[in-house]
Amino acid sequence: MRTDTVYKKAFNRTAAMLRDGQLTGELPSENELRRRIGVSRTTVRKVLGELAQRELVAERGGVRTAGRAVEDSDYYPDAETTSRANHVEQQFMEWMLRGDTRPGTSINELELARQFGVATNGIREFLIRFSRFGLLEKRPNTGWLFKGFTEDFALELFEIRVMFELRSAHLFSRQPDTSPLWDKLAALKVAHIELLKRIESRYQDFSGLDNRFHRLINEASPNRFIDDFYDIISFIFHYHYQWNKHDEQQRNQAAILEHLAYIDALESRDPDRIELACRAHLASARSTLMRSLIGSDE
Amino acid sequence: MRTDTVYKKAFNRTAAMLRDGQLTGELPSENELRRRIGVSRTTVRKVLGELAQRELVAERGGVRTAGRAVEDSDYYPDAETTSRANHVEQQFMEWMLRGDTRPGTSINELELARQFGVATNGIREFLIRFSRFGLLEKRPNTGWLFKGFTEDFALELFEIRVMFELRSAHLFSRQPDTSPLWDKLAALKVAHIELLKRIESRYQDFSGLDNRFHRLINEASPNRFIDDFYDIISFIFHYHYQWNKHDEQQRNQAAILEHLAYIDALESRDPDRIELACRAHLASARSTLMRSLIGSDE
DNA sequence: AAGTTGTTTTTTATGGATAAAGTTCATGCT
DNA sequence: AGCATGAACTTTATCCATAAAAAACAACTT
Repeated sequence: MRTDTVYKKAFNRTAAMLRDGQLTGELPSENELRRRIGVSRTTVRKVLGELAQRELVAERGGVRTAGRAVEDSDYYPDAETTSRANHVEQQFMEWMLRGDTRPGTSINELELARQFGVATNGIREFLIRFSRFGLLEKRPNTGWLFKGFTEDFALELFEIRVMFELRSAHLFSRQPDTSPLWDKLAALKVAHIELLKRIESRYQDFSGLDNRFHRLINEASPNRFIDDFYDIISFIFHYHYQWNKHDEQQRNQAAILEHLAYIDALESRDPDRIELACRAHLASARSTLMRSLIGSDE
Repeated sequence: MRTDTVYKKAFNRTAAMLRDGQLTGELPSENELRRRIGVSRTTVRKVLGELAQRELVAERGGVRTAGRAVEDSDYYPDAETTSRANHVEQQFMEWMLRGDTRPGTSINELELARQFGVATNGIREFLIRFSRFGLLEKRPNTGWLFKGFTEDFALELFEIRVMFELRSAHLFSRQPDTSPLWDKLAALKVAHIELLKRIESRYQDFSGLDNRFHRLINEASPNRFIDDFYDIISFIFHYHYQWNKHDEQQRNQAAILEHLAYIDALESRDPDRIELACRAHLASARSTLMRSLIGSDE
């Protein structure tokens, strides 16, 4: 059966809005809520129905108002708000990055399905999607070959990344002065400086900033293949660092400084400076990844 | 039910071997056949069973020999030798490239499933696989957005292609003189010259040559992401030109000449010459594609 | 006419079943 | 021991069923 995670997540969001006082007095129309929550009206109605049932909203003569106060126990547990597909993704990444899965291992859909508690269909869909990341290969009628999260992988990944980033950075710097992206860049610079001040407590915010920064650079000259490639990078980094916290604060601090140098270089519009700063940053990102690869290899 | 296309294709191949006299006297062991046909022994046994049934091979005391002559009617029809997944691919590409599918159209799994006569699952798997080609986008719980085989697509595709090819060409040219790839390049050069001589009748052979040539250039400095990207190119071109035969001979002849210039440039190891020849060739490939895009757009 | 809510229809996400194909185990033969 | 064949077992490819979610339709209200 299809999971009702969409509904549960929508319910939780709506409950949170009630609690935070974002829904005061008469509730907005179903359509308005639909827009705010980003879900179909069908689901909104289901949410409203349940909220009324639990007296979290009161219905009188077709008018809905907030009801009793929302309690912690009203929320659905987080685990019930992620779709099966998401679960598979997380479990697979954990299996891959944490387990002692060696390069060359062959992957068995049925076994993973049993292990993750889902139907084989879901596993297969995930593997097909994941295969564009260059870590898997399908052998028809036979199964999947796990190629390994290896040093080679990291080298090849970064070779492309450098090419793409240099290209995008140069195109960025050649934008007209009137481009709104310059303002965005300035805003990001401020955000970096702010984060640097509070680095001790907030160093984990860096990852979001990193993403925004690199995507901004691509925005000046969009290319779907480059965007797709950056998806791979984000994905890999997201999971890899989720289980690799070693030296995180220090790493992030260094990266912020590199970003700032890179931003200054962009603002100077000097091609040589840009290339230098860009290469320096990526080289350091690469060696961080490589180090952790080797480290986790013992 | 799973199709038995693997068996039928194996049967046809074995029958062809019998007919061509590649299997003379006592037949090889099941394992040996397995190796030659590239299929499991289970399937080989099924093939042998059917061959015996039809008296195409004779079994006497555990020894198998060729039986009566193979006739045309013994083969399974071609249509029965492609898997469902392949069918879906072909039908989808036809639907996309031939039909009047406009950019921005949304794709409906169920409708395609009905139209192609397969289960929705097969459609979905295809779409997931295909989405890495940059022509589709999945919107969860909703469907797929067809972004269109547009001019933008071609431009973005070629921007990357140029970056990758220049990089690979330069690395190719910097290989040691002792690398076996130089010999392969020389062989390809000969093949080009040969083809040029018979261009009137054999111009359709160019596509295979083109593929071999560009893959050879990547071989000197393998990178899985570049290889994957080249898969996209091959795929797109394969289908696109399958339905776009306009001026084919002339186009191919021009491309052969460009390849020859490009090969000479590589052999000269002169970076500037290489860059020039490479760019010239890709520019012409791009404008061919663009022209046909606009042409098919009436 | 435009926006509401109620209802019906369609489509997606997910599990399950099964024949075909692949793999492993068992037995026998040089 | 090493290779053949036979048989049993496992996994993949494929279809089908169904609840959840989305979309379309309908009726009502201001």
